[in-house]
Amino acid sequence: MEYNFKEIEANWKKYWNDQKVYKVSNESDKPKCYVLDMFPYPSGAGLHVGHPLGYIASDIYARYKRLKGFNVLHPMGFDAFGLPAEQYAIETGQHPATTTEKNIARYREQLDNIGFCYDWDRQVRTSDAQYYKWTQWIFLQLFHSWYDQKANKARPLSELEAIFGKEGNINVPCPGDETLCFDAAEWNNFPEKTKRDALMQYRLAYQGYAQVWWCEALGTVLANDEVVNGVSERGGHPVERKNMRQWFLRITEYAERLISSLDNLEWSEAMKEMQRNWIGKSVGSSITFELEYKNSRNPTVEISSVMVFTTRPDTIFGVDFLVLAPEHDYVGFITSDEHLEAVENYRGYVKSRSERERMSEVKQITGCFTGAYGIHPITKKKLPIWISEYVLINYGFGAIMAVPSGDERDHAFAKHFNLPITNIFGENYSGKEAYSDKIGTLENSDFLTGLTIGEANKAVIEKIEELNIGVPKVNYRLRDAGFSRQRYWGEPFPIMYVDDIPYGVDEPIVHNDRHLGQLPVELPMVETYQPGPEGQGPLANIEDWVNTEAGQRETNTMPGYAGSSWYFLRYMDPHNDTEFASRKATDYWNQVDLYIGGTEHAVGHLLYSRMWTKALYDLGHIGFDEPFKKLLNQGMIQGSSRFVYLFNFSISEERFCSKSDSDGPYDFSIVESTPSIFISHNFYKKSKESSSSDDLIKRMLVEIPSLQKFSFDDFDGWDFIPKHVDIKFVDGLNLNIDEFRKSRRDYNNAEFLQEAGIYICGAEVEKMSKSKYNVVNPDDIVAQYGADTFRMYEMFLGPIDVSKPWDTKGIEGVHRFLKKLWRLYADEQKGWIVNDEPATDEELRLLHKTIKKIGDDIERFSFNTSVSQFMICVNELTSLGCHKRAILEPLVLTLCPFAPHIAEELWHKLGHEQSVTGAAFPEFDARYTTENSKNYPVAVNGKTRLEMEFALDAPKDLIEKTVLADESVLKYMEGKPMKKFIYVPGKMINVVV
RNA sequence: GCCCCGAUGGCGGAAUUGGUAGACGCGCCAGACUCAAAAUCUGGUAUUCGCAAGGAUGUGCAGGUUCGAUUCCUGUUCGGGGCACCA
Repeated sequence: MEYNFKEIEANWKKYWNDQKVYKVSNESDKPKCYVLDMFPYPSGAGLHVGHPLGYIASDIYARYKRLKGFNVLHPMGFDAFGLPAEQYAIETGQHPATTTEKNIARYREQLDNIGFCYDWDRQVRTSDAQYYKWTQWIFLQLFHSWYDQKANKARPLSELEAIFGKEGNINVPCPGDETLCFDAAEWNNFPEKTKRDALMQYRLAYQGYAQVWWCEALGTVLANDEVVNGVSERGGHPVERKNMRQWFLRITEYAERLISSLDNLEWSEAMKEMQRNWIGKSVGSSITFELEYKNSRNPTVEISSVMVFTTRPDTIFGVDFLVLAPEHDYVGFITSDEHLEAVENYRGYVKSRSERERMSEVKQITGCFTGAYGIHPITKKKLPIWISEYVLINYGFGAIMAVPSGDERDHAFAKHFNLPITNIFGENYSGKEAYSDKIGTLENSDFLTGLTIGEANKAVIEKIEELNIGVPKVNYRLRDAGFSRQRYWGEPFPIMYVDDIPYGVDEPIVHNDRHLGQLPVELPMVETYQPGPEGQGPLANIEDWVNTEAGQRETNTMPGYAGSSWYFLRYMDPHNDTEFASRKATDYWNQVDLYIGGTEHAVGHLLYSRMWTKALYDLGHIGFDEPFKKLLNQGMIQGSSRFVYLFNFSISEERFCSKSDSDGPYDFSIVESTPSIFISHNFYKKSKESSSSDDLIKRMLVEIPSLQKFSFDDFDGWDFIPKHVDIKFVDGLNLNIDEFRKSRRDYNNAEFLQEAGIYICGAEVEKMSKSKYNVVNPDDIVAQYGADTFRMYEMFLGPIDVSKPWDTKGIEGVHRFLKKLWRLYADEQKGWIVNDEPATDEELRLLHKTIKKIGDDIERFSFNTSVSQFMICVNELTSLGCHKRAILEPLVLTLCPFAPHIAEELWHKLGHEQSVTGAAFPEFDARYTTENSKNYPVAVNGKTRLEMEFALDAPKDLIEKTVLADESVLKYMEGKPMKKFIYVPGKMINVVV
């Protein structure tokens, strides 16, 4: 009776499937546990062994929790909308729905192969109309909402309209346009269009304008990373900035909540830190500077002051000039006549520069004086106003007060343009570089002189408020999220334009006797995926779809993160066609207890789904405002690449041409027909190490038959080129020369300089990718060793959250372990050998220690050490010759989360009718996990010298007496008197002399 | 430049609270079985001195705290990740 994993795994997979063992109910008395994987985008390449790492970890956790008596939701689905499918469609003409379907089928097959306990009945796909119906619905909730800063939550827009009707927007500052101001009477008299425009400035999903990269030659809009060095990545065509109407999510309204509620999440510090950095909170204050300017333009417009944001209000007396962003609205008004031309030129220059250029040329200092002045609010000093690209229009107010003695960039700017520098830091400021540390006292600073920077900050903020020239202000780096894509393969917006006003299709508007529509707004079929006119998406080409009786449809589609921002909610109630999920279901399953995925989603997906969750919570649709309570990041599994070293040479011109040579000149065809020659890794290493080994290599190369036509003296030069070799031709480091020769025509006759009859390849750890020929497909591993071995080996590689290289060789060890485990239950000749003899104390100790450790390890996600413990346990049971049911039955249950197939097989062989997946995880008995004596390490002066056995409850003085009486201890004490006797119960003993 | 994380044998890694560093596995070496190979099994395997017993050194590097440091502190080097004119 051998361990036939193929048969075992096929049988139980079918059984689990037929019996619907993994079906999860929303009705249960058990406590719930929600274990989620980041769902994959089904790419054409399929899964490699790196992908399932997190899935295996979550599967183990889910299975363990189920055995521990929880009702566990552990679903899987597909993030099925996205650019690669569309790109593929453009290239091949196949509809993305078709290729996506195909890819999903392949993913499903690969996932099933590994034996996950997903409830596939709950599968979601973001591209299903029944799914994106609710993505659209949530979008409309955001569209119909605004953020009440006083209540600190989202509220329905209808409530805002009621406020406007009563008191205008006096008490509700407009997040989209701070200058927007109207009273109740004005509001009530506004025409529909004006009202809708005003409301748009408040909506959580709103329309605005944004610059996109427009490529005339490709006729399309490009993403930032598709533009390289100012030209399109594909084709190298010129690109330009184009202002387009786009949808946005007002995520900035949630900045404070997104940053503060991070504290309560069990995420890695690194991940939280990334989100904090992204949100970029900085605390400071706004300060207003009166303006003094003169010019002959715009006599009707009166601008009297400009507002700046600073995190260092304490440096107010060090201000030497003001700088506005070149795009700042005021620039056109305040610039004096004589500086107008220079300013316009400078603004033109800035406009021409791409963001990439501005970023890569940070050190270059540019700017232009406007001829206008700001008045220092306290000293009343006149401060010149400059414009410069180092001030960003999107941050703060797009204007700063420059303190060259305290800020590096201001300092560099002042030096470059020869502006005076006021020193407010005394000796701390060297004159050479700015003093930006926040320790020390201020000087030359009026009423702040002598105060520390901390004290000054408080004092100056009070003063600023008293003088009414500024208020404390918090700024965030976070910007509103662009939510439009000019693409086909995404969710259509549930938006209809009537007289160019966008309405949600759920609004009770009737136009031409027709309602605007209903959800879902289905993605129409298209013939071609080419972009529409004017940078619009492909949908703009379908005229009958866009132009309806009721109005014009929006032709943008939603970005990839739309569907993934809420999918964890849909799993809770996936077939509901009246709600995105019932309140009962979301209340029951609540937050995701464990979420596993890669770090690459740190700021995209994870930030957006947090915002959506908070919005849905605010609007009363769900009962929690954070989606993922605990987050675990899986590390990457890197590929282990193999290299061969190709001999490369060139023949000198003379040899080709010389006719006088006795052998005659080389015929070019001889060179051409010379087969590829590869040298083994150690020769390559030697050739790299020193040129003195060249002779040695030469001597060996001349042995190669096809090189005997040449003389080394004829070579202009020669070297070796490392080339990736497909790992399927390599066993460990040994190249399978026959297979390698067959792989490519020009290698058919290749010759090899081998070491002791073997060609050794070079090795390097790199990212796993097709182009590096180092991809390992889980299907191959499962076919060779079985899913259980594969699952345990992935876990055995190391901690789940760190990156580590894949090494197919190592899997043998885990496979051997499972075979060894099997032999505890069944013998090749004798068959089933489990007996009912009572277990010994030693065996019970081992079992209970194992049960305890496995449980503890799973709870702290240390799966690699669990696998070690199983190995230790099986090794010891084997040497004890233990085949006892009392030990082996609980062991099966313990193993079940890791290796479910073999566990199920053994469980049934042990006589059970029901699936092991529904059994109970064994409880460990503390009687067997606590020892009553300990083999203490005994150290002299901290150096461990020997071991002595004592009972755990032995009194200290007895131990001291025994230790000091020991001959070898005395020897190590070298006759010196004892200074101190250290005894840590259960740990160690140390004698200090 | 700033922020975060890491560094332990030939390799992946273990040491959970400051208490016997190197568990477990791979690889390698030797042996058993075999005509042979594979598979399997047994033993060895941090470095170094030594025939051995035994000794010395050792967790990137330099210090510190402590009876005792892979673990805590300071500095530093290297590697990985994130952000980057953010006022």
